[in-house]
Formats: sequence, C-alpha cells, structure tokens
Amino acid sequence: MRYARGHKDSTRRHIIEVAARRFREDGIAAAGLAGLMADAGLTNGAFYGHFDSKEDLVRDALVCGLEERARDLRAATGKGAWLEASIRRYLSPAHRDNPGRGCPTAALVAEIARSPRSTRDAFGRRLAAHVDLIASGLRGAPASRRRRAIAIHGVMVGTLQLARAVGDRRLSDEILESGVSAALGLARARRAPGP
Amino acid sequence: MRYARGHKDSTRRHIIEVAARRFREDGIAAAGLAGLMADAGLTNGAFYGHFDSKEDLVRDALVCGLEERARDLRAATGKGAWLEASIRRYLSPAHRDNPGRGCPTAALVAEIARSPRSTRDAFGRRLAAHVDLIASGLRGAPASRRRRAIAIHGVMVGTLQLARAVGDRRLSDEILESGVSAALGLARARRAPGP
DNA sequence: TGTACATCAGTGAACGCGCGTTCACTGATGTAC
DNA sequence: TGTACATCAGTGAACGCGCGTTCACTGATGTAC
Repeated sequence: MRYARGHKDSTRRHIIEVAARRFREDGIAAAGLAGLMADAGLTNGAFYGHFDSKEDLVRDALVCGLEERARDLRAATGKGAWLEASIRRYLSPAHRDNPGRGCPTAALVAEIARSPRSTRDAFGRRLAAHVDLIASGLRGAPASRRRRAIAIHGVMVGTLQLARAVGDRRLSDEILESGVSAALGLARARRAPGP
Repeated sequence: MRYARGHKDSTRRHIIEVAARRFREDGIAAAGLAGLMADAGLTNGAFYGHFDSKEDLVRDALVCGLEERARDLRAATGKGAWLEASIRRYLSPAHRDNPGRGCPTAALVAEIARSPRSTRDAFGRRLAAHVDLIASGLRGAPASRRRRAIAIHGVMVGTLQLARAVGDRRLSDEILESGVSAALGLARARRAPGP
C-alpha cells in the first residue's frame, strides 16, 4: 500500500484532535470543514473517507476532548488535595484564556444541547463518569457527595464561561475567584447544602 | 406618511424580540437573518433599514433579553424568600425545556465570549447589575455577599446548561436538583465558603 | 379642492462567498504471474 | 526479475444551498401650491 500500516487511523485521530481544538475556539457552527481539513494538512475531499458527516466528527471530537480531560483528572487523583488543585487550575486565567486546549464542556455545552440525541447521550455518559470522579474526592454520605459533585462541576463550568464572556478583565478575575471559593466550599462541606 | 408615527420603532422592537427568541433557541451563528425577518413578518431587505449589521442586532437582542429578565427579577425582590423562589424557577424543568423564552446568558454565553468587545462589554455591565440584584437578597458582609452572588449566578447558569445538554432525562432532573441545592446553600450562608 | 411632488418603510432580486457533501480521478504501493 | 493489475488514501473541482449584505424600486402617505 501507498501508506504505512495504521496511517489512516493516525490521520483520523489527527483530524479529530484538530477539530476538537477548533470547535472549542470558534464554536461548532462557526468552524467549517474545509478550514478544518486545511488545518490538518489535508484537502476537503478527504473528509468523507474518515467520517460520515460533520455531526459524526463533532461527536468524536467532543468525546476525544472529554476523555483527555478525564484521563488528566484521573491521573491526578490520590495526590493530596488533588480536587482543590484541579478546581484552582480549572478556574485559572490560563484556562480562561485558552479555550482551544481547555474544557470542551465549557466551550460547547450550549451547542451540545442543540445536537442530536446520540451526541447528547455520549456527552451525558462522560458527564456522569466525571461526576463520579469528583465525588470520589469528597467526604460524606454517597447522596450528598453526588449532589455536591454535580454542583461543583456546574459552578466550575458556569463561572469559567461567565469569566470568558465579560469584557472587563477585573470583573472576569473576580468571577474566577468567586467560583473557586464556592467550589472549594462545596468540596470541603460534609453535607449537601440547601434543603 | 405611509405608516403611523412610531411604526418604525415598534417594527424594530419586534425584530429584536423575534431575534432574542431565535438566538436563544438556535444559537447566534445558526440563526440566519432571512429566516429571522420572515419570522417577524418582513422580507430580508428591510433588515438594514433597522440595523447596521447582524452583530448590531445580536447586541440589541442580547440586551433586550437580559433587561427583560432583570425587570422580572427586580419586580420580585422584596417579596418574602424571593431569591429562593427565583432560584427554583430558574432551575426548573419548565425553564430547561424552553430556552427561547429563558435566560439569554445560559443560551448564549459561549457565543458572547467569541463576540466583539462592544457586545462583551454590554454583557458585562448587565451581569454586574444582575449580581448586585442577587447580592441584595443575601446576608453577611458586602464582600461575602458579592462573592456568593457571583457563585450563585455561576451555578445557576452552569447547571441549567448541563441539564439541557445531557440526553438522559433522569440525570438532567438530578442536575437541576443539585443546582438548586447548592445555590440555596450559598444563598443561606452568612459567610463566603472556601478559603 | 385638486394636482404635483417629497418622503420613507418595506420589497425582492441579486451580489460574492463559504458551507456540507459528492465524485471522478491520481499515483504510490503491494500482489500475481 | 520484469510487467500488468488491484488497492486505496488523498486530490481538487463541482454540486446546490443559505449566508450577510446591497440596491433599484414600490406605493401609500403628507405637504406645497
């Protein structure tokens, strides 16, 4: 064959990685396939040798990004205060200013909500796994840990997005700090807050 | 003149309202001007008699949606437990299932983050006012109230979006409940959580 | 009172462009004989 | 060892379509005389 064994697979992976970055930077609707393929060093025609449709790539790129972050987080677990450290890293100016290499959820959650069922199911499964991972770093009864893990994830995603959207840098920094404060509070509590 | 006095102004307002709904439902990038104008009962050509560009409409529609929600919230303040009630209403299945008439921030924050400076500044100003409104319903020292108000807004926006994005209805409901629980906890606390 | 003209919100066709998708083709390789 | 053929990842032009934007035009009204 013209190409080495495994060449096509690695090309496919490369396209997915490029797409995962571009989708997070520009949004799914605003990222065109031709530009994406050019970024990957290929021409537009090669796309359909690897994927059935754009939506197919969207799902793969989303899962790719989510699993990379899950691997990173799983690798950190166990080390002392790993959850606190990962909350601070998540709500850092560095993460806010580099969406392309950051959390796919924060960048794409609204577009995922408008995606076909299969994409939303794939997202839901990864979200559930991520929540379990966060919950493993909490103390308290299982139900309370799960509730707080979901809320921690929610406040992380929400405040990161708000920090990215406001024009004022000072306000943006303040949003990040408030998010850290609230997430750490939930992480340290022994009971779920609220009713 | 052919049209009654104030006709053009009311047409403009109508276009903005239609756009505010469509943007929240479909996303800004995915909502086309021709479809939007047709929804408003006009033809595409009339658009540029009212706005300089799509971005111009985006900013106006965003501000329109945000101010409507601010008015609703302001009207509720003062009534006993108004903040708790508004948190529960925000994180309800009804709000989750009707993004078109819901919170513009939850629907559009990622696209706002990719918008020009003027749009992000307009968003930042409304966000700051909204945070002040939430803070007015909290107890404690001013700095703590502000921190918690930002975090409450963050957890509301974040968990609503997560609830919209997952395919599994049960998980979605659980996310909403966890968000309510955490937001109420932050609302009832007397001190900011965390370090 | 009647007529000619100015106003202006809205019409609808057209602009160039990039979109997602299709397809006939290329050309370097491995295989068959 | 040399030649003919099959394979297949990638090429690049083309498809129809909808995008944001422009513009010459319409036609009902108010105004001027």
